[in-house]
Amino acid sequence: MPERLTVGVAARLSRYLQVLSQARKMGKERISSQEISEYTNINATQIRRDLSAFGRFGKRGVGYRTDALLDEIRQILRTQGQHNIALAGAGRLGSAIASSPIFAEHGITVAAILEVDPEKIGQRVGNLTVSSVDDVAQVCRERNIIVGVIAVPAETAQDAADALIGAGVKIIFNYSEALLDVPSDVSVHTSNPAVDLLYALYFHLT
Amino acid sequence: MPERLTVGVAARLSRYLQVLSQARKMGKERISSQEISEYTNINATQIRRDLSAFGRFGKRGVGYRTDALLDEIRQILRTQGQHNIALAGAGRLGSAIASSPIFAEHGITVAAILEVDPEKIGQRVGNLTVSSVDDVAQVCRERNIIVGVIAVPAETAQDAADALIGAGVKIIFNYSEALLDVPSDVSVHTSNPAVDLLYALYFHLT
DNA sequence: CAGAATCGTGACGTTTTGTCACAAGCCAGC
DNA sequence: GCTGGCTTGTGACAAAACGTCACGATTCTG
Repeated sequence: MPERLTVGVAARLSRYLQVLSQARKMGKERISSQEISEYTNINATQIRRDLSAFGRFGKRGVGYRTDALLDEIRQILRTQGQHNIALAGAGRLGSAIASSPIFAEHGITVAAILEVDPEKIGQRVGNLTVSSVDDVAQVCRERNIIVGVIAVPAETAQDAADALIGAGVKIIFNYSEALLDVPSDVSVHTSNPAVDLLYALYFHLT
Repeated sequence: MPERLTVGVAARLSRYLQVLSQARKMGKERISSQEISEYTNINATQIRRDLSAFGRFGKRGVGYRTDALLDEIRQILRTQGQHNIALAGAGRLGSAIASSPIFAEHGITVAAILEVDPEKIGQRVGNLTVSSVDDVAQVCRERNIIVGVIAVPAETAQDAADALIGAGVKIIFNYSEALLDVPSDVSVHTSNPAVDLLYALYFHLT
């Protein structure tokens, strides 16, 4: 059992996690490495090797129990508990994120929504009330929140990032087009669907 | 110059594309491999090596011209032109995608929005009118659309996928939690922010 | 013109991944 | 209970990708 996962292994395990949670939702109780391979485009032997590095989770001739494997991978990634995050932006994207079941399914709860527009503060989104910057900072500290999601336009993204960082956030998921300047102890994960699309397109065209 | 990019190289080039487009937006005219490295966490030597495999784009002692490098990478990825895509789902997430400038900035246009809810058909989202399944199929064929984005709840995701595939779509970006069954000539790219978050969390906690 | 910065690139070791092969174990059907 | 078909777990090895150091060449600044 490795001491610390390499980037590649952790990335693949996340991918398994994703497929397994989808598979469980579809009612699949068992799944084989071959099936996971088809959904992830990761070599089946590699999948078995990745998993067997942490224990014997499968049954020969049968495959893996979806539920059990999900738990095992969560344990390996040490992300079993409940996680609270803060969300900046109560616009269309922000509301979509706040009301999506996708986070709850993985034990992630949006615990605070931050917005600068005074008209939006106080409104309800999902089962949360939109807060001002000050309130968010308090909630983050109280509940020890270290993950923030930025779903505001590029113009105000840096402000949102600064506010979150001021509240103690160390990991930022940036859904804006802005390039964020952050202290070195904060990591930024920017997601850009358009670029992902161009990437996929390249492989389709060649 | 390689005949065909490997997955790793193409993935890194997309990452550069993302950072460069952000940097250009921030008014940065020039950027060094070191700076790109800080934003992407990819080794600076590797970045220079990746780029120099296709030409000498930089100036020694200076760095790269943001604009020029953007164009070069677009050319390498063969994604310079205009691309039309179809979108399934006119809810919160769908509207957010349709109105986001992020696609337009990379030459991607949402050319049709598909929705099953009869109440939503005919409504305007951004500068598009929500269409029924039949109309989308026609638009896709006319404009040769091969990319579809699914932004509907998990329950109707498979239906949306079937509709898009019926209209000729070959690449699907799935923002639902459903596991999609598709013919082998269609590729599915599922995005799951929650899993990405757990992945990032692992590296923060260790 | 000196000095600092940065690219382009060779060289080399390390790590990661892909692939084949196959024994061991499990289940279904008969 | 036995046979045949799956599927896992794992060894072995080749191939590919990556990280790193080094360093000449080039460009800008002052």
